[in-house]
Amino acid sequence: MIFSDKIAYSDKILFPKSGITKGKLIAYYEAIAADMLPYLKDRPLTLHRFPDGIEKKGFFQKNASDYFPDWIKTIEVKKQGGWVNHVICDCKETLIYLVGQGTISFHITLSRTDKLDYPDKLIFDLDPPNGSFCDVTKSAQILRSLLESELGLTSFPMLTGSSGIHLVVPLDRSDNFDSVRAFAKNIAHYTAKVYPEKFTAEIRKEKRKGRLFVDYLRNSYAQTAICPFSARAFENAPVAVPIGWDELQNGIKSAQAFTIDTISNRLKYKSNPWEDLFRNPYSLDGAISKLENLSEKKLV
DNA sequence: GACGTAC
DNA sequence: GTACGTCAACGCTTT
DNA sequence: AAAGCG
Ligand SMILES: [Mn+2]
Ligand SMILES: [Mn+2]
Repeated sequence: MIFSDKIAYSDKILFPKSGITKGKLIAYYEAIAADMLPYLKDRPLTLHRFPDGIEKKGFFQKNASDYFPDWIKTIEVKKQGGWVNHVICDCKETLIYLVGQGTISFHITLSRTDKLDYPDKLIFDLDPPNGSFCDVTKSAQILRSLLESELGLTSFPMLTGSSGIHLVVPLDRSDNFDSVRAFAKNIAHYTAKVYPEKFTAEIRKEKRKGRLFVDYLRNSYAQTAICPFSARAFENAPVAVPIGWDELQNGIKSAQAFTIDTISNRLKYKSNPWEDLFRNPYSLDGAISKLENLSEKKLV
């Protein structure tokens, strides 16, 4: 079934240097929809639109436009001093319609619509200072090991398609955003304390001094992270890809290792590395006290 | 990208 | 009819 | 209160 029959400007080039048109992007999302929709379907959506291509200024969009067709599902989400009417993308038709709007990237909340104050994911967003992906992989392994061995938390990595990596820890939705963020913040500062030349938790760029920023702030109400399999607004249209730890240690050399052209081949021979993501979701109770003990030991 | 308004 | 301007996020931290 | 940041 083709849903792209009413799309305006399918031949418009959105990625000038790689020559990718809106039609090509639609073909990608048509093909990836079945893999992507499970991550999109029950979360408020934020669009990153580039109707005039990636070389022109794009914009984020949270509110559904007035003119969006009425078959597109939306949800009212409370914000400071008001409400935001987010799209819920729960089917291929909606996904393709939004690409038709010039959407290149899809960003999702860390909580689901039925319990918005309680995230089902904790995300460590590792933002490298200047490319150097090798540093990111090593740092990701260090953080993984801290979470796994010291705190008993299994994490799942994703190439963001931009420059960094996300480490995702599944949660059982017993901790609210403020608790989860406080925990993530403590870990970020702990890594910066133990590896002062490698990690930083500094929000201000000028204070990072070439170190990897452990961004714990994604873990906040109504804040977002790139959706698995979303394309990104960079030449060649790289995509966000869940990966296995073995792959990260071995072959992968870039956060943009896969594009809308190469991802399909990978999916053919690689089973889902995130198969067990929600098999064992955590409450953070145990990990919080373990981290307190760990931090005390380090302080003495 | 869609829409309203000016010419 | 065409051209052009306008609009399309938000929460947390730091200063 | 405003700027920086993602
Ligand atoms: Mn990032
Ligand atoms: Mn335009």
